[in-house]
Amino acid sequence: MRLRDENKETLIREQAIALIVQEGFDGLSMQKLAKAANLSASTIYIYFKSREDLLNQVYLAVDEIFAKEVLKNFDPAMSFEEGLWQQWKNRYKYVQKYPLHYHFSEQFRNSPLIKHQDIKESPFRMAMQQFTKNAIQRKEIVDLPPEILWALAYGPFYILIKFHLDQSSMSGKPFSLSEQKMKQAFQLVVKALRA
Amino acid sequence: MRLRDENKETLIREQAIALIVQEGFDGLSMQKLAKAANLSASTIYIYFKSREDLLNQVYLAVDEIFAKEVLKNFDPAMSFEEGLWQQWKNRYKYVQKYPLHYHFSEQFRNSPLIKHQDIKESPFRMAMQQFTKNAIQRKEIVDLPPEILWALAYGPFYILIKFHLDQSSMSGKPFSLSEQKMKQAFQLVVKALRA
DNA sequence: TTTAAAAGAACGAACATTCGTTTATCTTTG
DNA sequence: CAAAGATAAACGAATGTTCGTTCTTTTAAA
Repeated sequence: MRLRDENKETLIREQAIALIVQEGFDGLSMQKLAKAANLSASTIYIYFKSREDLLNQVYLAVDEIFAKEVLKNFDPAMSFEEGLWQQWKNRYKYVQKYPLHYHFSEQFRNSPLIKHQDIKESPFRMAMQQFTKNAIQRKEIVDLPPEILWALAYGPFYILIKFHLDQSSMSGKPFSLSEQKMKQAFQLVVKALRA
Repeated sequence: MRLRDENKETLIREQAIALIVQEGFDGLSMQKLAKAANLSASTIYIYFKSREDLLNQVYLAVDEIFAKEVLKNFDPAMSFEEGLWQQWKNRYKYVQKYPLHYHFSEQFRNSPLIKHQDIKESPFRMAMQQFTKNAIQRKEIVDLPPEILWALAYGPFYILIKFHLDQSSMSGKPFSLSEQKMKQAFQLVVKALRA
């Protein structure tokens, strides 16, 4: 009996991400993917039962890595300012470390392929809920519906990330994010939310 | 000579949007589109010279409507608080009036199909630049790089829109946006940006 | 230690569809 | 009648998936 090569599954996933980021979902054909991963198209079907299954598994794997990276050096017991800053830094590092993953996620999340059902009780979500609950109880920040709090806490960050990755710019010069500029935006967010 | 039916061009565009929102870019085939618009596939090629051209024209048309809607009752000479609030309201109304357009835009913008080159000097962009410039000169708001200002001014709004459209939720109950909740978030943004 | 059966991995070829696009023909209208 | 709109039919290429077969490795009997 021949052993299943776990690396191969990862290889297929990563090549799929690369193809999708380069050419969009149209661009991901099983044959192109096979060529990119240096396999026969039929081999892919040993690891994934269909194209749709492949896409879902890719998204799941990407999301798992994200959740792990973003919880590094984070503790729900942290003060709001310290904890939120850690979140911003972790997310910034994640985007730098896995830019293809991020692009893929954004594409997938905005496509109809995503299934909105599973609001699973992930440790990640739990940690976040505890974190904001603590901050409100300690009266570090104003008491707000969680969605509004989240919008204020992360909205500006993700716009900056978009500017950064697109190299896009308001007004002439290309925009590049730095920890300093991030801090500047962060301080304003804290100012908005402070009780 | 037979006259070109302008409505047909619009019909094709709108059906394309509907198909893409439902099924993603994979789902938009010329034959499906023809069926949906009740024409022959070859007829589409009278109005658009290729699939790619069609997609670009759809995006352009969508963007034009957006720019028009979002400038309603807006004047760059307005005070920052009044003007930004008008922007939020306009964008909220736009999303409610053209939800398919919005979904399409989000998909297109996050896909590789978008061409990042044209940072054209649209009247829309000009108005926005003048608006923020005024606000800073009048010392209504803190002096910031335009990207950071933009991130603070619109980031929270778009997160709320996403929650709203996805019916998604932090914590149990589905989230639905209202002008009141929007105002609550808006006041916090103003607090952050006020000089 | 040698050998060969077992079993899953891997593959190339082929499947029926569907793809985007073109062409040749017909229809409508100025 | 002329010119442009509209179409059905057809094009080769590409799609996702399956099939029968071959390779590769493990296992255990000889």
